[in-house]
Amino acid sequence: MKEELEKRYDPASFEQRIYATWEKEGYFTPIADPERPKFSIVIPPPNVTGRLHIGHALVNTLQDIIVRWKRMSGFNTLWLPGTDHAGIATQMVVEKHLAAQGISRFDIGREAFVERIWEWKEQHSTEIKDQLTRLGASCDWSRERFTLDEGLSQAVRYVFVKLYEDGLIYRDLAMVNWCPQCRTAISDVEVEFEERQSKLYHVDYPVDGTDRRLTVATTRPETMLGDTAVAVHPDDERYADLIGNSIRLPLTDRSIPIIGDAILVDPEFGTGVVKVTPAHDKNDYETGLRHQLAQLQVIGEDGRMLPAAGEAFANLDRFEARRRVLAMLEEQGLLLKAQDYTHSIGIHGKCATVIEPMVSRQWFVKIAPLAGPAIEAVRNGSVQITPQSWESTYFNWMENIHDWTISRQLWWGHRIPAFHCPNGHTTVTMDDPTQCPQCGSAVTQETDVLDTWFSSGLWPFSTMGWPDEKAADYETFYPTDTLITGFDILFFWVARMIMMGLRFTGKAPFSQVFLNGLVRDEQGQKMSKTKGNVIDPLDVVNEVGADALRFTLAVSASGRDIPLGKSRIQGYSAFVNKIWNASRFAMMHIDDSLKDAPPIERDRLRTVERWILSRLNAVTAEVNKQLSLFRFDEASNALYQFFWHEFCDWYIEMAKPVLLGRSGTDDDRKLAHRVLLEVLDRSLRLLHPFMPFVTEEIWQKLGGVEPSIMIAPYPMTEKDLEDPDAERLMNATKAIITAVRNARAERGFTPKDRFRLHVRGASDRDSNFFRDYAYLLTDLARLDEVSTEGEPPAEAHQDVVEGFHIAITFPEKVVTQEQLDRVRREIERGEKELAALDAKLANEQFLQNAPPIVVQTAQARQAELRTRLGMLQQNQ
RNA sequence: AGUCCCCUAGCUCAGCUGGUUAGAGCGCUACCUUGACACGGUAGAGGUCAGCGGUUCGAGUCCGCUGGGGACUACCA
Repeated sequence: MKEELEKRYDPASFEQRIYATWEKEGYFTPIADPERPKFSIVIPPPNVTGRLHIGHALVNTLQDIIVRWKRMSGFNTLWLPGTDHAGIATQMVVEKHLAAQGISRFDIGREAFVERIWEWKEQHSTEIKDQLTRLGASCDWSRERFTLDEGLSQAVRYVFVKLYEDGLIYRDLAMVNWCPQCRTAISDVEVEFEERQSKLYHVDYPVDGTDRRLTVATTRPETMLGDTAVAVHPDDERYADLIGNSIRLPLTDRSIPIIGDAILVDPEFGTGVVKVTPAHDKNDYETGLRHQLAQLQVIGEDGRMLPAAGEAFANLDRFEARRRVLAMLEEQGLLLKAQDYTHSIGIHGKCATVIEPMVSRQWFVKIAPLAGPAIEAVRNGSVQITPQSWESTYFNWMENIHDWTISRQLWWGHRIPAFHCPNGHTTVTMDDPTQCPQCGSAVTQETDVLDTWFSSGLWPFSTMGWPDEKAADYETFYPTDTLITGFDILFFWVARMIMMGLRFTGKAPFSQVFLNGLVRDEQGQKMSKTKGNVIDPLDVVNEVGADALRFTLAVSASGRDIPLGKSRIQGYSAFVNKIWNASRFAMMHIDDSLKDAPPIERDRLRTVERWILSRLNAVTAEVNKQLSLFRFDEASNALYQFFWHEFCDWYIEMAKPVLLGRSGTDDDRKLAHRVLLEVLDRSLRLLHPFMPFVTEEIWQKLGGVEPSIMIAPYPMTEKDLEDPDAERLMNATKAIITAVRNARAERGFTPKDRFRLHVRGASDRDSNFFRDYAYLLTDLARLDEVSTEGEPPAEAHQDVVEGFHIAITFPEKVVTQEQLDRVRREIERGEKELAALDAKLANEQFLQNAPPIVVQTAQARQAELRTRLGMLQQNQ
């Protein structure tokens, strides 16, 4: 039956208890029901590197909102959780951890090191689950996956073998992005570009057999030790005659050719002479191929100079070598100048080390055959990206995509299933070969592992039992419906999933993608530890509860970046508090539980009740619509406005006289109780996806048929509840009350002072409304009498609002200068508006072209304004 | 360099396919401890919608240009 709520809203007292109940009851697990349509979504697997940050809180809150909404809306709903092994990132974290104990991974060896990472992983995936739990994420934990799980690893191997057999995976010697810190190759998307202040050095190279010199311009003088040519533009008059000659490379004993190359050289830039280092620069590498130049590697995998760089430089760090080279050039008078130069350089996003382009034997995915269908899928709408503006970014990238470097020289990850024999044969099969199938000799497995994103690219189907196409989850839940993730992994992850999904399952892995923005601080700054403006989601949950955090994130999420500050969170935690208190009030008057409540008899309802139900119906429509558009901000804001400013501020206040027995009959009271219960019930259900805990805590006390609000049906619109006439009358009521309060405050009266009000509507019916519902006005506008008959007293303050003439009789005419000024300003504003309206309505073009409703509105406004201005002047 | 986004109240933002008196939250001012809530209530101040030009009967909304800010991609000897 009826239960009381605690006086104080204290989220900590119930949130964790409620989550445990949900999980225990199995509400997160989809119920196999062929009658229900399915809805599925996979979590963007967080890295097992550490704690979740506010961005995770955002993306998972948004997913949970959609998931809870769909589940309540009758879908057989799966939200599949899990974590990503995050190759480099995790390996780095654990290495750092070990380094603190003075251990390097090489000390303990690959096997022991990987074992350490597994320990780390166990610990952190538990922590991640705990954090998601605190947020209220309704993930089906019975299906939790990890990218290195047995099943997922099988999928990875299957895909690798298949792509290899299809000729889409190949191994080759090529220019790659090398990170000397992590000592591994990385893919193009992992390289971030940073603008840096640098120098453009002009260095003289003496031409052999003459006393001429060519001046090259370079930002990386240390790579000159690996130069194997100097290039000029073939049409450049200054140097064309030198093509074919050779040059003495300073600091070395080598002579290198002068070549003409129109692709590499822009005669306008620098000196028009380019040094060519095919082993350490992407463009030089290609130039080298065009001219069959030697590739002389002078920088090693650790970023130190190799013996080939010469005795003076061997073993120096590349930046140290740069200083040494410059000093020696200076000594020899070959360094002409060093001009300031700002350019962007490639940085490894994970460790901030400057990338060293290097020629290396690596594994690649031939991407064009995969990209084509993925472009088409977005173009033809089988995958929709929201906000839509990201589509052009997607196309732009996909159309210019390069082959994907997938091998990593790491220990943590899926080891590449390729086996080599001493005779140079490579075997790639589903099962490990015991000997080389071609020559019978012993084989050893490739030591490299795969790029983390190779396995995450399969996530929507590898988590569901694929490649077994008969796996129950795969059959039921694949393809998934919605993907919610940050825009920062559009290329890393989203694009790869689309490519892999289409290639291997023949279907796009999801039909809708919502890309959320970055969470920033309230000044719009990126959150970072160094700036100290980081908000830890768990701190917020501990302080104000998960519901307030979730609602704040939702109401801020329009698809753009989100400025999140303490004050904003505080503001919305006030809303949760408001819900709590309004519910407490309602529950003091509700006498039936939801289960026992009789159906509402529509035709016995008073206008006020019909009005609030009509508004509730409108907000129900709005929330459902906005959620389907991923407008979390609009959906949550509509609920906020309705619950606080319509339900609490107006409906509850209007119901009080009846509820408290000051007005109306017992029947009226019973109906008000019933409607209060109805509105509260539906509001809580509408709010549940946004604030699951507080709505559950309150709803439990309302005694519903279902054991939990999270499996109760989500409200849908009902045509019967629409009532435009009730809305019109209540709008007028609200406007009249506001007008009276306004006049009261203007004249400096306090709420204790009471006046007489005369109201007259445009029709008898309207006037009679206030004869029947005078108590609404007397209570809320604090009046002692409301009359609807006869004429208003001449000395009364008169106004016209929403088509009703009102006249307030104040006990005495206290008029301040301030008030006079205000009225004068109001009249001036009105006159201006009226003049504009008059002009508009006198315009034949307007009358002809504007839709009739616009003209009518303008005419009505004109009429009301005229009357009103007259009254305001008379009030003076 | 290319693509995209943004510039609306002191701050952070909403304003959908052009049409009422341009809205919200926070902040600010005044009043109110009214039997759910001071994390409350009531009233109020505050905007030449970045600037210029165009289309239109009508532009915060569409188009162009300028200025300012941001994101991404590519290149940069």
